[in-house]
Amino acid sequence: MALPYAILAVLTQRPYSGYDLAKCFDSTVGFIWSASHQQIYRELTKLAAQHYVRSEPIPQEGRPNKKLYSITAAGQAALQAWVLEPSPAHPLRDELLIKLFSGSLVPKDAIVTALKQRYRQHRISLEAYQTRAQRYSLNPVALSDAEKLKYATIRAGIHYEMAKLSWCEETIRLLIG
Amino acid sequence: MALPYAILAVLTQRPYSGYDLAKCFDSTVGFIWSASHQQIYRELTKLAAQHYVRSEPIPQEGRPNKKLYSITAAGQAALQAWVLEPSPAHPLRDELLIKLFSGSLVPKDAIVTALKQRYRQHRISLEAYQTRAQRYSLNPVALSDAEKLKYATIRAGIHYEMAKLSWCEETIRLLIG
DNA sequence: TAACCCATGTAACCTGTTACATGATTAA
DNA sequence: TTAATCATGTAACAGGTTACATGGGTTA
Repeated sequence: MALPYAILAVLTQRPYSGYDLAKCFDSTVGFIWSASHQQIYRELTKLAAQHYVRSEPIPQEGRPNKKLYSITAAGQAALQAWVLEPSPAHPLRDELLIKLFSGSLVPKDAIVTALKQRYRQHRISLEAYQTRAQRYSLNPVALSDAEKLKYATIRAGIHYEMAKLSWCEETIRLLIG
Repeated sequence: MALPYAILAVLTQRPYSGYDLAKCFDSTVGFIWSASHQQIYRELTKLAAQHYVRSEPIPQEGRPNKKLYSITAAGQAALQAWVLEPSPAHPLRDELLIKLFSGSLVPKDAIVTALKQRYRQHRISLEAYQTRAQRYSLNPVALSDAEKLKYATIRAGIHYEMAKLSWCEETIRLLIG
């Protein structure tokens, strides 16, 4: 239920074509809610049917035409109403936990190796979030409200990755210690 | 891709009917990977078609018959092989973050209220994990390997909920401070 | 009498992933 | 010449959610 609103959120900033949306998604909300270009085209079609977005054909020379999508007043109202709805917390869902649950079936080393590999993945993700946070983190209190909100989304990623990292460390120690 | 293996993991302990699986799922792997009874029946049918589980009809008086499912040797082998596969880290996905991203559309109070509500939800989840952890946490180092693995899955939940809680606190402070 | 438990399922729908398709332009 | 980029999409499938269906037994 969140993807259409993520798209509307991006279109609030300025109009985009589906192609551009798919590309810039990573640099805007994509690190919160990633989506493939197929999903984005599908959602844009649905959003247009609901009159939440409107598309304008942009003819181009030498390359395929664009469809430039912009958010409508109805779309903005829908987005605003959605933002005001409560969002239930998603439970932790991680395949690795089921693997630990059945971990007695395999050598302990294999589990420890999996945890170490996971640790490395989370370090990489953490660094990506930290890079993103740099432009806000010098003096967070001085930020505008809008910037504080954006910064908070990045901080969520940092908290999340750090929690995963410390869990990996702790579990490796518990198993080999 | 994880649900069938979660089911196999539970069936490793003892045979279950679909109904009992659906019920006991919460008390075993359900807190890691919850599933509705419809999903479980569907997966059991698929697992039986793959010969990973076998069902035995149990006639009952006065109430509907059961189908008792047990894991086969092939099922056990498949589970074991799956446990050895690497599991990619799932990125953080949380609707609330998209709402923060578009938070400038609504009064700041609404966002703070949403964060406080979220905080309460995570406190409740944390307490559930902590209750579950009690039987392991007195002296974790003395646990058997199998128990350590189960304990680690609960610790993952505790780390996760605590990260969410401290993010909520921090963000509320950032916004109102 | 109404609601819930036991025990099984079907059907429809939404979201996400993967693969495939087209056809021109540009850079290595 | 090969690959990548621009720009759009279709098709098929897997996984999860919600609603509906049946029908006897138990509890309030």
